[in-house]
Amino acid sequence: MIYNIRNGIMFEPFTLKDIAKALGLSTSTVSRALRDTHEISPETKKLVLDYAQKINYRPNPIALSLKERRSKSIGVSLSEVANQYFAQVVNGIESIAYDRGYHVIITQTHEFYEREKVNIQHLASRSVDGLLVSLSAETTDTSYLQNLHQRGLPMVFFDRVTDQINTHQIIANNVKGAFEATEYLIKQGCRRIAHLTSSDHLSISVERLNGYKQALAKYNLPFDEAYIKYCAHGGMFQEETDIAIRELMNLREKPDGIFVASDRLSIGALVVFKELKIKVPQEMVIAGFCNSDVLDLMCPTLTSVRQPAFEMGQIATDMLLNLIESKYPVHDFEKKILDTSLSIRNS
Amino acid sequence: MIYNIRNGIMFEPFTLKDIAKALGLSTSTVSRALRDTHEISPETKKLVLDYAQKINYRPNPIALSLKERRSKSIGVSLSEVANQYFAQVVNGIESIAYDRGYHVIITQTHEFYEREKVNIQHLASRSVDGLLVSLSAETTDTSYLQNLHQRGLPMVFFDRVTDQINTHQIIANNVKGAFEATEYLIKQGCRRIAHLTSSDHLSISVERLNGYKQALAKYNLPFDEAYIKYCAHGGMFQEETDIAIRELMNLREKPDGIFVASDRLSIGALVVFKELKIKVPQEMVIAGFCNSDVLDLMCPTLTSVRQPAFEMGQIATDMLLNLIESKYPVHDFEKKILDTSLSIRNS
DNA sequence: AATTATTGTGCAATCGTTCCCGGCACAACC
DNA sequence: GGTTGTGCCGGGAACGATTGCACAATAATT
Repeated sequence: MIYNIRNGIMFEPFTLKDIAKALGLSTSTVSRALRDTHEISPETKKLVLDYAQKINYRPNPIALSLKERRSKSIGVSLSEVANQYFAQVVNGIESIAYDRGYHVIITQTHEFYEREKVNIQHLASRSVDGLLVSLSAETTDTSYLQNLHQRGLPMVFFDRVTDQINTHQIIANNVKGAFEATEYLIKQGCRRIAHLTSSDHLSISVERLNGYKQALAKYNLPFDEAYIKYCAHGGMFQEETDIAIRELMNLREKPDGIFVASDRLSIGALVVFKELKIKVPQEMVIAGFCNSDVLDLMCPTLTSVRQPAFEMGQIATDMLLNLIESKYPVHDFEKKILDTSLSIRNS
Repeated sequence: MIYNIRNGIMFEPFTLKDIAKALGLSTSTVSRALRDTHEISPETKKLVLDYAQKINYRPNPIALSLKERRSKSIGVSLSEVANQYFAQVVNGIESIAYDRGYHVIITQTHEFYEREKVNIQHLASRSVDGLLVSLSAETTDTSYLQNLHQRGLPMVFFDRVTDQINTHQIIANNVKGAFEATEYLIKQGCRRIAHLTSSDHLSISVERLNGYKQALAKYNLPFDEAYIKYCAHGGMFQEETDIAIRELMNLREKPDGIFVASDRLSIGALVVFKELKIKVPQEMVIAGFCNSDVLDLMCPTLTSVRQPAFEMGQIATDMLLNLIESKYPVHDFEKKILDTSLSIRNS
C-alpha cells in the first residue's frame, strides 16, 4: 500500500492531481480515464485505473457536491431511534437510499420543537438534497418548513404529517388500525375503554382518536372525554404516562380496557400497570400501536397494532428521491396509506 | 422574507457573489465585512451586514468544507440502532457533538464486514473529520481501518475494539461484568453454567468469556468447552440463537444456568426459552449483558449487566473531537474502562 | 502532397469561500 | 518633496472534480 505523504499529520486523501503528477498526465485526462470516456486510449485508461486502484483513490464528494450543486445525501428528522418503529423505518430508508447512491443523515428531536427546528435548518444549510420528516410531538408551527419547501427543498412526510405543506405523505392507516384495536377490546368484553395518546395536534393522534370513536359508535358505546388522556411529549418522560394512567385508575368508573396510540406510550403503560399490580387482562385489557419485536416476552400482555415500518421508510425514500431527481417541478402529490396488522396477545 | 429567484425551480441559496453584485463591491470585501475584519470601514461593514441579514445569507458549508478541508462532522459505525445499547450510545454521542458544532452521521453494519467496510470508506473519503467505531461481529480484517488511521484519520473505538490500531478505546469493564453475572448464577445454585456469546474474535467476546472463566475458577467449577456457544453474527438472525440454545438443551448434562454476552443474544435467548417452555428460573437461570429498559416487563426474567452506554458515547466523542482539534499529532492513547452494574431479576 | 477526419490530450472555467498580494489614496515623517 | 505608513478595497489563486473547447499528432481521404 502506498501512503500519501504530502503532509505527515493531517488526513489527506489522494486527489486527481496526485495521480496526474505521478503519471505525467493532466488532471482532465485522469478524470476522463476514470469515468471511462471513449476519447481516452485504452493504454492510458489502464495505466490510470491501475494506479488509482493501487492507491485506493476516491473522488472527493465535497468537491463534487460543490460542482454538482447537490450533496447526494438526504436528511431524516424523527423523534428517536431508540423507538423500534423508527429504527425499522430507518432501515427501510437506508435500504433504498444506499442503492440509489445517497447518504442518510439521521437527526433526533426527542419530541422537542426547538431541537427539530435547529436540526432541520442545519440539514438544509448543509445542503441535503431533500428531507424525510416525521414531526415532533411538540411541533405546531411548521412555518420554517414551509419556508424551505417554498424555496424548493424537496421533502416527504411520514408517520406524523402536516397538511400545511403540499407534498407527498406516507402514513399507516391509523383510523383503521385504531378502529380494529378498539373493536378488539370491545369484543373482549370491555365497556369502558380509555384512550392514551400523544399530543393532541399530531396527525397520528387525531386519526387514531377517530378510529377509536368510530369503533365506540359502531357498538353503541358512549364517548367520554374523561377517558381520553394526552401526553404532550408522547411519553418521552415516563412521568407523563404515569400520571395519565393513575388519573384514569382514580376515576369513579375505572376503565376496563385501554387503547394506546404509540410505541413509547404502549411500553410506558405496561410499566405503570405492572407497578400498580393491575391484573391484565382480568381487570384491564390493553391494546396499542407498537412495533417492538419483543412483545411476546412481555407481561402484562399487549395486543398490538403493527405498522409496516420498513416499507414506509422505503416508500418515503423512493418518493423523495423521485422528487429530487425529477427534471420538472412536481405539483401532483400523493398521500399513501398502508395497512396495519393486529397481533392479538391474550394471556 | 426575500426569496432567491435566480432560478425558479431549484433550491438556490444566496452567495457572496450575489451580495457583492447587489452592493457593487467585490466578493473579498463582502467576505471580510461578514467576518468582521479590521480592514473594512464601519460604513461598508454595516452596509454588507444589513443586506446579508435582509436576504438571510448563510455561508455555503460545502464550499467551506472544500476550502477548510474539513466537514465539521463525524462518522459513526455500529451494528444497529434498533439495539438499545447502541441507541443510548448514539444519544451520548450527539449530546457532545452538537454542543461542539459537529454533525453526526450514523451508519449501520448489521454485523456484516462488507457493509462496514463500504460505509466507513464512504465516510472517510472526505466527508467526515473523524470516526467512532464499534466493529461488526464479522470483522477480523481491520487493514482498511489501519490504512485510514496511518494516513491520519482520527478514530476512536468503543465497545468492540481492536488492539491492531493504536488509538483511544472506551469500553465497559467486560471482564468484571461477566464475572459478576456468572458469580450471581453460581450463588443462585447453578453448577452447569453455559455461555452464549457473539463471534469469537470480537474483543467483547474474549473479555466476557474471561470473566466467565474467572468466576468458574473462583468457585472451583470445571470449565467445559461444550457449554460455550458462539453466534457468528451476534444473533442477528434468530436462527443462530435458536440452534445454539437447542444444542445446549440437548446435551446429556443440560446446563442449569446461562450467561449471555450481548443485548441481542439476551433477548433472543429469552425468546427461545419461552418457546421451549423451559421454566425460568427453576430449570434455568439467565443472566446477560442487556441495556434494554423494558427488562422489568419480560418473562422469562433476565438478570442483566448494564453498560453505561450514554456515558460511553459521550466520552468517546469527547476523545475523538480532542483528537480532531489537536494541533499536534497525538501519540499518547488512552484505554478507558467504565464499570457495569448488575440488575438482579428473580421471579 | 495537401486537405480533412479522427484520436488523444491539455487548458481553463466553474462551483462558493477565504486569504495573500498588491494598489490607490491620503497623512505623517525626516 | 520623497519616503514610509496606514486604511480600505479589488484581483486572483486556491480547495478538487468535471467538461467544453482548442490543439496536437496521426490516419484517411482527395
